[in-house]
Amino acid sequence: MSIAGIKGMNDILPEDVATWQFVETTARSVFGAFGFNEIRVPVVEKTELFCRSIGETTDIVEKEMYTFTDRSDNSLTLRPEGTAPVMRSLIQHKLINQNPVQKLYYSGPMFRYERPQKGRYRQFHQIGAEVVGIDSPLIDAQILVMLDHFFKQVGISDVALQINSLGCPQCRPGYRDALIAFLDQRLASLCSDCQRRFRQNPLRALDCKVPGCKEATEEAPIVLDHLCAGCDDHFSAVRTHLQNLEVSFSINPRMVRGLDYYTKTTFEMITNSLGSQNAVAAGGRYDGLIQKLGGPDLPGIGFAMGVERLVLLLSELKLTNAQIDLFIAALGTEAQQHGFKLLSFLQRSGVRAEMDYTDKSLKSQMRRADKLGARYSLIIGEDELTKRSAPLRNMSGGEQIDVDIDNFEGVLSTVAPAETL
RNA sequence: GUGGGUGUAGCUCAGUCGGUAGAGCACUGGAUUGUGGCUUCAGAUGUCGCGGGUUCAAGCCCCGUCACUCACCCCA
Repeated sequence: MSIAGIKGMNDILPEDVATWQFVETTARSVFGAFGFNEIRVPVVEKTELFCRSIGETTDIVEKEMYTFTDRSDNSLTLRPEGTAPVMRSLIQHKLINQNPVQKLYYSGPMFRYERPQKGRYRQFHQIGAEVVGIDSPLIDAQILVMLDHFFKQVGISDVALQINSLGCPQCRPGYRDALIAFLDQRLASLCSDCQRRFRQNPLRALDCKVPGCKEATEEAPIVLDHLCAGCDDHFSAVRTHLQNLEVSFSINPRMVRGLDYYTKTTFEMITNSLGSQNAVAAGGRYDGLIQKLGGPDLPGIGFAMGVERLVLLLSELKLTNAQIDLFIAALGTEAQQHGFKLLSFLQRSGVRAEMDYTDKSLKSQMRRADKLGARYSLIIGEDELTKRSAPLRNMSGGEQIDVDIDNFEGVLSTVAPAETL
């Protein structure tokens, strides 16, 4: 019995890697242009970090974390998200003292013990960005402009930006009470899930998919009507900036975020071509989080994108791995040895070169050259060895020229793509 | 954690009433002493997920189990 991988933890095979790299390099260049620097943090943290940041009563902390004790009896957890570790690092290294504005991005695997389904895995990858130290709505808008731009750069148009405001510690409790009072009146018409969580997380009822709940909450009070003056001004400034920059968005007052630390602006990039896991990027402001984690009282805002979901949206793109420059078809041991010398020289010179390491027929070697997408092929047999000259074939047109098989530099200069010279 | 669907060749899948395993693609070789793509001919390929049961006989029926997958829940 061979050993299989772990449920929900997928291999990313060579044929898919080009798409992943495309997403990653696009994110790097876009985030870089917006002034973000990469930070790399461990995938394991003390369990406490996530309990304090994400919230004790969230599903993530209650039942989805990969938590274990190490040999020293510390409780450790495989990170289920990236913001908390980045904030921990920022506090620990007092980065804010070096620069009062921190713009950071990260990329890497996250872990949640959930039942896998389309777009949802136990090990999944996020690329996220965070800004710490600025409470201006300009930054909220900048994050959204960057997100919008990233999707355009990567070529995904089947997404819609939704925004909302969750208020702050001044105005949210009042809204929460109003909502609970409202739901309490119609408890009977809510689904069992909503009944169960209605005291702990009443907001959930607002985006419940059960028709009965949708109906019952149609007239429910809306956060946006309960915002304090500060939050209201902030939210309208964000909207104005987005309009000025021609970023299209819609307001979804029923949008709920899964992590406790969000305040004020929250947002999601939604698609309808991914099945039920429709959020491809999401985030929001988290003004109290850093202080809660033992740092200074600094505002923050950020988001994370699900890389698997991005790749799924790009799957029809069918990017391929780089094609090779030259395939050397050698016939016979002696030719193979000479070919191998030339091959190694070219590879060391940075040219993508390949050959057949077994002694197959020329036909099959040419087939392989074609399959690898070689730009050129060089055919070395017995005649060529005695003449010290071999046909170099242009695989797209089919025309051939004879080249000196001892003049490695000469082969290199005709075969190398322009950019490597 | 709950529910549905699917497990047969490397891949996508067919397999009738239970009668000893098939196609396309891919692969290998030939047609072209030594030239890829297009065409054509030939060839190789199986723990029918696994374990048990019924039967003269099981890919097919029954029981169990595992894996994958979609959905609920939740979320990126």
